[in-house]
This record gives sequence, structure tokens and C-alpha cells, in this order.
Amino acid sequence: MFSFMMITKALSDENRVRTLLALNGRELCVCQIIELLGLAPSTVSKHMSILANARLVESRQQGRWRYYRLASDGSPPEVREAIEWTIRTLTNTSRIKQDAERMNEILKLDPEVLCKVHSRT
Amino acid sequence: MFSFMMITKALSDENRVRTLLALNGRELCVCQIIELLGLAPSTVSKHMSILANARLVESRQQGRWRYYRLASDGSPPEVREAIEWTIRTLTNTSRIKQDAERMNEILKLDPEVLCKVHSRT
DNA sequence: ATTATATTTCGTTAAATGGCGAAATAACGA
DNA sequence: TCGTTATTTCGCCATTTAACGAAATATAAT
Repeated sequence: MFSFMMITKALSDENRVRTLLALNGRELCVCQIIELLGLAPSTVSKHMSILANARLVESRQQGRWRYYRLASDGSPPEVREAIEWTIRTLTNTSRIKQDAERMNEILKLDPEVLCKVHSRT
Repeated sequence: MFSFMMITKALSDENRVRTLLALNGRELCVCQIIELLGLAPSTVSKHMSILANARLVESRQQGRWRYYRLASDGSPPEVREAIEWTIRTLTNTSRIKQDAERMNEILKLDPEVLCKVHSRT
């Protein structure tokens, strides 16, 4: 029950759900997610830790960058099922298609540049 | 996206999830749900309207009682899938089994009696 | 070593949420 | 009709949550 509630609470925020969809089929670095959502780095970091605590995403650190990806096939069934349900339900919605287009643009940019932009407080 | 978020927000509260599980395979009257959760009638009513707005439950009124049931087969796929995922994931958890036992006791009582108890402010 | 930079942690604030009781509503029974 | 009763609506309070910026942490580059 506890881990189920962690999952539903993680899924109950629109920005986190958008992030999951953006991670469908690829890894993303935090600065790319920041760019997609248009939120402060600290806010995005918090969102990612909520997703990670629910086991919906995994991450690896490479140098100064941290890359997030969807939970692997070895994850608990309720996690896999939640991800599949979410993706199945939302992939064709306008908001998510919009995000996908935007993400295509973001992926063209050098992550280096992207990150620098965010540190201009 | 909007209706998906309605569903995940509805599922992000433990009392609402417990209610969904209690409704698995049967109708329940509001006073029986009140008894299961041990919350004030007004609180339970609010929870039920959140579940109903998410289309996770349907209801019918019979006299002074309102009966709630899980969404029917004709409901949108994301709703059906959310319900199935929830039930599949939680049916065998200790909390839900505990609720199931408690519900067996509640079902033995006359709903008339049950309701009267709640109105003693 | 020192500086630059990517991310996280912490503290604060505003808004959302879940809880309650009182009052309103709706339906039955005398 | 008039009271009784099941549920909902409303107003309020306490807690949680999402957002931010500043500061801390950790890694890379010079």
C-alpha cells in the first residue's frame, strides 16, 4: 500500500507526468527537463526525487550531469504497470505531443549551453 | 490529460483508494463507507464526489440512501485500467485484507442502524 | 588549488487539500 | 404537514505541497 501511494502521489502532479512521458524511450539530463518544464532547477530536482522515490525513474550520474530514465524492466510490476498505463493513456494527447515537439528542439541544443542559461539567476 | 490528472489525484489519497477496493464486486451505501473509514459524513461525501468526478465510481439513489459502485465496463479505458491496476496491486495487501474483514462485519449490520449512529453528533 | 558549473538541500511563501461541524437539501414516515 | 434522517454543501482550520532563491555539495576545467 505504501509504495502504491508513493506512485499515485508521484503521478498526481502534471509536471511530473509530463516528465515521465518525455522520458519515454530515452534518457534526459536534468537541464533538459528544466528547459522542457520551464521551472526553477531546484523545483525540477524535487520533482525528480519524488519520481525516483516512487521508483518510477532511475538515474545515473555522468560527470556534472545526472541522467534520468524510466524504471527498467526489472522494476516491481505495479511500477511497470503504472508507467505503461500513463504512456498508453497520454501519448496521443495534445499537451504531450506539444511537449514532444518542444523536446525535439531541445535535443538539438548542446546541453552545455542549456545548463549555462539556467544558472543566470 | 485533464481526465488523467483527475484520476491520479483521486487515487492519491489513501482513504479514497481503500474505498475503491471496498467497492470491488459490490455496491455500498455512504453510511457503510463512513463506518469503514471512520470519518465524518461530510468528509466521506467529499471523497466520493472526487471519485465520481474522476469517473472512477458511479452512483444511484434509492430513497434516502445513495449507493456507490465501481465504474461500469462502458467507462473510458483509462478509467477501467486505473481501477484494474489498483485492484490488482492492492487486493492482497494487509491493509486491504483488514478492510475486507471489517467490511464483512459491517455488512452484517442493518444500514438503518448504521446511519443513526453517525447522526449522533 | 581555484574557479566554474550542474544539481541538490534548505528555508520560506502561497495555494491546495483533507479534516470537521453547522447548516442546507432531499426523501421518507407518522 | 411536520418531524426524522441520509447526504451534501459551506465555512473554517491544520497540514501538505509546489514553487522560488540562496546556500551547500560535488565534479570538471583551468
